[in-house]
Amino acid sequence: MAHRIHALRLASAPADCRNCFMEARCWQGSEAAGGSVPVLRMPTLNPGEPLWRSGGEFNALYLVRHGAIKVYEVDLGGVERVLQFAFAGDLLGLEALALGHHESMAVALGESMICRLAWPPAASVPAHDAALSERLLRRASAQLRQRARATRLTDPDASVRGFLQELAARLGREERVGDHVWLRQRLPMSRLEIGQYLGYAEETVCRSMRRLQSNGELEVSGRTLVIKKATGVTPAAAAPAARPLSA
Amino acid sequence: MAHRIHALRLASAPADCRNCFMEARCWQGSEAAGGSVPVLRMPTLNPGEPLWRSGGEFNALYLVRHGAIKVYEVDLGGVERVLQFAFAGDLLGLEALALGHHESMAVALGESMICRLAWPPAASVPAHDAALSERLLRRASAQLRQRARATRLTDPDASVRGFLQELAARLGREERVGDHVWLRQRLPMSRLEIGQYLGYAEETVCRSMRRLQSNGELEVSGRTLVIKKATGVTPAAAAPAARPLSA
DNA sequence: CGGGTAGTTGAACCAGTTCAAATCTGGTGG
DNA sequence: CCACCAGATTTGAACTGGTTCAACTACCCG
Repeated sequence: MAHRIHALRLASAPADCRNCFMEARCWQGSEAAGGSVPVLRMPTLNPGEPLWRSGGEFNALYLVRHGAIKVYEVDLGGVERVLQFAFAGDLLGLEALALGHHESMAVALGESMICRLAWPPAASVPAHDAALSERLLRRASAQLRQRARATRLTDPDASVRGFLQELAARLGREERVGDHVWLRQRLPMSRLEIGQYLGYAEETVCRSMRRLQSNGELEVSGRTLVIKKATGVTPAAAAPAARPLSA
Repeated sequence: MAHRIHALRLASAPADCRNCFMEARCWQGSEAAGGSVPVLRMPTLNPGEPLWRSGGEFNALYLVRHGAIKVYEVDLGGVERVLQFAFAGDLLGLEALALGHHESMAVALGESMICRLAWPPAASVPAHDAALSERLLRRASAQLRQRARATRLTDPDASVRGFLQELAARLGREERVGDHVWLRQRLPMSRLEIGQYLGYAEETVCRSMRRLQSNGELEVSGRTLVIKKATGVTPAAAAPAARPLSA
């Protein structure tokens, strides 16, 4: 772990989003107006460390401050399906709220800093108001829309393009080369995991990325991705409007 | 429409779930405890009538009192995908809440009675409290979990079995024959629509139903379905625990 | 009874999977 | 710094299950 972050390794330090320099990342736009959000900073998760396990009791939602988390399920046949990739600012754990326990598992893909939002909120917490529930409801809505779109598209290329495009748009660093803008981003997940998310085999994802590369749409070497910045409507494909990777 | 229901054809009659004889169907279990839910009864929808259209402004959620609604999207290539089938008690429209407008369309599959829950709620409505938001959040959570499972399984038979099983469990009428319990239910949707929901072609759904029938798991003729009541874990298949059809 | 839609069936096709093997990568220990 | 290992990625080739296309049949409605 070359660039381990020590500063926030405090275990379960109490916090409030209003005092957090990352607040704007977690609660953007119209959501920002709300009141206090009572969270606890958790110890940094190392790659591969679980955030929760299948069967565990649901007692909190989580916000990603830094890093990347994979939420996945293993069915009876041992087949893994990735339900969500969550990055900085994303909310995690909503799907377990109604059921009361986790059916899925969540692990860190890279070193990750997480804030814990106890749920249901303790009665003593004044912030347990309509504003918080409504913010969460909006997040849930966004995730529903996203899931609706994460269905296998007609063409694996369209799926992979959409996935990488969204990832780069959310996390990537802009690079101007001539008159074009490219986005550079290290992929936090393997080809296999991308396949498990999109519903294709590892090899299909691999070949798809190669096709996109030979089209000049992007450049990949290992986990390093450089992709053309999407200009409104995705060109060269009937790919629907950019699909949010997570929320 | 042989059995048209006239009694509630009042246009936009004000209502409150606490006074509704169907309350228990819409707000079950732990959700039932909450306070008033301000809804309006809408005029009965006839088969094929839209509840909302793509591009329309989002200004309400809907609860199904009676009937069946199909929520679907049409992508740029004209391919339709069914996102949700909603039946009595189900909540509709959540995926548009965050975005503020509808990307999907919703139409009645059969004659349907709907209650409209304005959103965001008018400030004057006292019920705009944390309890309502939390109920909706729980619904959203349930829908997320459901979507996670609605992914194409390994085997179309498992998908179709799960779909029909869930449908029959939720809507079907029990029939005892000898020592077995069967569920009878008229399918509100076509084979094509089932395919669009599960991610298979119409013909595949058809053949799959035929296979299940020759296995003795069910009996279908046209839209009439009779299926063995599931006994806890679905037998004869690695099908994951019953997947909720909708919420 | 007539027309039209929904459902069914068969056959050819083909995209994506599977299996196997080569190659590459990043990280480790000497 | 270099050799080496485990896992990740890539490639090729055969296979297969689901799609597609084209009839055909059954059912529902007027």
